[in-house]
Amino acid sequence: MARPRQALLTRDRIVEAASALIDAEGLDALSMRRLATELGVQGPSLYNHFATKAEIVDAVADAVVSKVDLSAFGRCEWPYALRSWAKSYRAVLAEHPNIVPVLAQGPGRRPAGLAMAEAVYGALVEAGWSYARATHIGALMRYLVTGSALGSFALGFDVDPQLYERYPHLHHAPRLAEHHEAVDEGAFELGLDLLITGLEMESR
Amino acid sequence: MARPRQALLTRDRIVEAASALIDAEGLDALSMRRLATELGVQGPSLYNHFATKAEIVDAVADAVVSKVDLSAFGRCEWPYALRSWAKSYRAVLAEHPNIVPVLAQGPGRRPAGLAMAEAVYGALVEAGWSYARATHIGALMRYLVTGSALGSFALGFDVDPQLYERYPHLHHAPRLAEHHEAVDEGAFELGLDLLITGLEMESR
DNA sequence: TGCTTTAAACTAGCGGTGTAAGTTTTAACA
DNA sequence: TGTTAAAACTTACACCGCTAGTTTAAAGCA
Repeated sequence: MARPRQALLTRDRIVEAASALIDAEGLDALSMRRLATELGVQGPSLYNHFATKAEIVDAVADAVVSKVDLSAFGRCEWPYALRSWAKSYRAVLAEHPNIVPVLAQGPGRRPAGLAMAEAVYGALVEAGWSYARATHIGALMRYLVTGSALGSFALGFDVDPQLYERYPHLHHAPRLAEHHEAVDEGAFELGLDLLITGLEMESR
Repeated sequence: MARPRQALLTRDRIVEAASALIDAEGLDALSMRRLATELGVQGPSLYNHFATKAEIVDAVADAVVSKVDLSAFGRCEWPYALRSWAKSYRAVLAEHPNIVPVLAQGPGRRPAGLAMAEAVYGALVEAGWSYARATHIGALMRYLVTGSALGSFALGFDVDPQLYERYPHLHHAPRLAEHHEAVDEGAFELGLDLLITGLEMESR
């Protein structure tokens, strides 16, 4: 096949297929040939639309971040806005856990990531926090959100029970895996409360 | 060459070389052939000592974690112990940032990782925290430590200045890269203060 | 001591990876 | 209508993790 009458690929179609593949089978399952097959095309054809595989992964990551709700920042007091943004961020990541390792590395040059950083940082600065403090708070929130979505705390423990015989306090670690979503949710909520309450006290 | 009079490889030598390679050039630079070359040997010879590449990476990760100082847990009150452990943990990761993505996925079945989880969790439970609360606190601390060491908040921003023209509050983001260590350190310290102070208030 | 087994290196090779180069046909434009 | 650019293709390179089988020396045992 040479050039078809109707283009088989678009950047959007590629990103959509890559996103679905990552969601379904993980980051490692994404290869150029596999993705191309999924789109009914040969591997190298993808390079007519993206320069590298990393660009595709970045586009997937940005599409995910663009779903985060930033609307609270213009509308509410900073403690509530921060809380509601963080919850939306976490909810979005929970729907696409396999892309989280990419997001955890920072915004890079992805537009949605930069727009989000801009919104958070701007809201904090306008609320009266110093540049340095605003930077630290933004970073801290990112640690909390990506950490609680990254691979999952509980799933990070192996499920083999006899592994824990030598660790008396970890004897029910295997059962963590059954409730891993609740564990991460609980840790996230606890962290959010502690951080925002503490910051509110500091700001008065 | 067949079997040499003196073995060329040992698990320790392999782990040491792999660790150095990861530290110097990153996780992606670690390949079996490259690592073997570094050790003056052919690629597949490594499989006489480790079953898979993942086992080597795991061993490197565990060697790093084993440097974390857990001694405060038996010796001090929980708030001080938690703080001093977290600082040691972060300091160790800061020396080996390229392995952090592996650690961020949890302890798996690595002995040093499990021993650390046991120490933290055990200290919290013995200090009177409920099982659930201890789990959440442990998870939170991991988010904070690995988040502040993972890729680095500031390095996550690209250094091209014109990229930030459209984001008025981020106009000095490129300069963050210059101070990324200070940014992450500051965010980490802020988070540690807020979390431990908040938990202390809750426990009275 | 001599025989057997095992350990630790080797070479060859499989199927997979990202991506570069060059080809062909179509669509879009001057 | 002729030229150019786009979007598919095929081929191929260098590398990847890993397996299989071979060779030789070391270690264990009669």
